[in-house]
Amino acid sequence: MSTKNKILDAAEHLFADKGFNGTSLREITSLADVNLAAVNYHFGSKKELIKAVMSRYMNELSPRLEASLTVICQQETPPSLVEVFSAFVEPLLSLNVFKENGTSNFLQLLGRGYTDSQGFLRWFLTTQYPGVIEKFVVAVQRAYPELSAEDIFWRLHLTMGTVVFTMSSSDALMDIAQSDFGQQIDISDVINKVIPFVAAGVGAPLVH
Amino acid sequence: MSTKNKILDAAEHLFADKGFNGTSLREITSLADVNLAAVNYHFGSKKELIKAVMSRYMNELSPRLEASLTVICQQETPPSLVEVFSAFVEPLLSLNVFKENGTSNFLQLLGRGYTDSQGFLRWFLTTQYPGVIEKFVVAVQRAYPELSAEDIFWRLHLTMGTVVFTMSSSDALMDIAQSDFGQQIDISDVINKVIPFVAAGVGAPLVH
DNA sequence: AAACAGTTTAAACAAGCGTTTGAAATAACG
DNA sequence: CGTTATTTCAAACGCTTGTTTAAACTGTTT
Repeated sequence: MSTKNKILDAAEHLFADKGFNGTSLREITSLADVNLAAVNYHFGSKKELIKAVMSRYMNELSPRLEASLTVICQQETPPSLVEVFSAFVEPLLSLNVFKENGTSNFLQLLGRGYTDSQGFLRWFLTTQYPGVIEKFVVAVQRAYPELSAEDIFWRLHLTMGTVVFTMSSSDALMDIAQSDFGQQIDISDVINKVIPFVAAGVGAPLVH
Repeated sequence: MSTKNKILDAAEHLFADKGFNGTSLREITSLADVNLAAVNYHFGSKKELIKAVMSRYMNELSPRLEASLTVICQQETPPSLVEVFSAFVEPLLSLNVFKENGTSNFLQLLGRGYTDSQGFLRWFLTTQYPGVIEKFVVAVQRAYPELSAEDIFWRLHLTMGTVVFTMSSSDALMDIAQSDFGQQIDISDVINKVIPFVAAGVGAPLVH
């Protein structure tokens, strides 16, 4: 395997586990078994490495996500909110084929990116992959037309918060669930617990 | 004002803004206008300072929260989930009297604690303030008896995620809402947007 | 074989971190 | 007043961080 990919794999694993700020280049290059200077040689800087790790997943995910949401939007009858959110499941789980633990890693990275370096990921997603967000908003609008643009804005951010936060601590949660309730949980179980929650949250009655 | 309190105030502000790992003691003591060594003299270490910042709020909040939840639990008729979550509002907003921007700062700190140093805040809350969590679980159980212990576990963590994540980026969200929708939003508005969302999420129908 | 671009390497760099030190300044008390 | 404690201060400590350097090595091209 190429040095570049060894670095990407090691960085992905460590970033997901300990956050961007919490992971040093020395840890990454040590795990990847390459020289310390390799990161700056191949990627230029740590920040560029972070972007590269995220891009590798987003380039895989975003066309699948757009396609899945397009199907939802083109249905004759408006979708339910559960259907809208369920449109994410198959593309997300496909990351497990693309790479071992891909789904879990990507979602954890998403959470790290949101909280670690303030605003960076929001910028990254909205500027680099606007199509996904656009299509998602349209789908939600079809499912719940009474929601104003402002309400959608807030509830989508609440959804983002729920998903991203849960996923960034999903390993710990799965461990607790395992020891307290003796149930073997995997990432797709977690997804299936999140969907009814956020669907109900977005679909909550409006108060005036 | 005492050196100790100057440090606590500065640390609180910076921690909320940039996280625990992202804030250096030099930034704190510089903003507080005290000597660098003062932190280690008065608190022993950075970790102890973090605990002190959190404790100052928790000691103010937790008795009010327990009292408010006790009222909810002792009602004749079981509460609705919205009522349960609304029990948090008054105690949380009371932090604004106790300290300027207290509510917002505390909730942001909560978010930081959850994501910054993995598991630390969970330990902090469950060991130092178990009463609040216990009473909260009982209240939810009364409101939605069909929920199993496992379901409650998951949905409370989803709730925690929603709240904590939203609050840790609430400043950015309020800015966007302001510029995109021209509405002046404050922290209590945010709270009132979160409550219906999480109440509906926790109350989502069970799938088998 | 010689020259070349691409890559890897060990070593050093400057800057920042949390923490410690020992002396100076201040406060408290007999 | 003089003598303890307590608190402040500048300076340094040892360590880690991201990044850079220049030499060594690799494989390909002339």
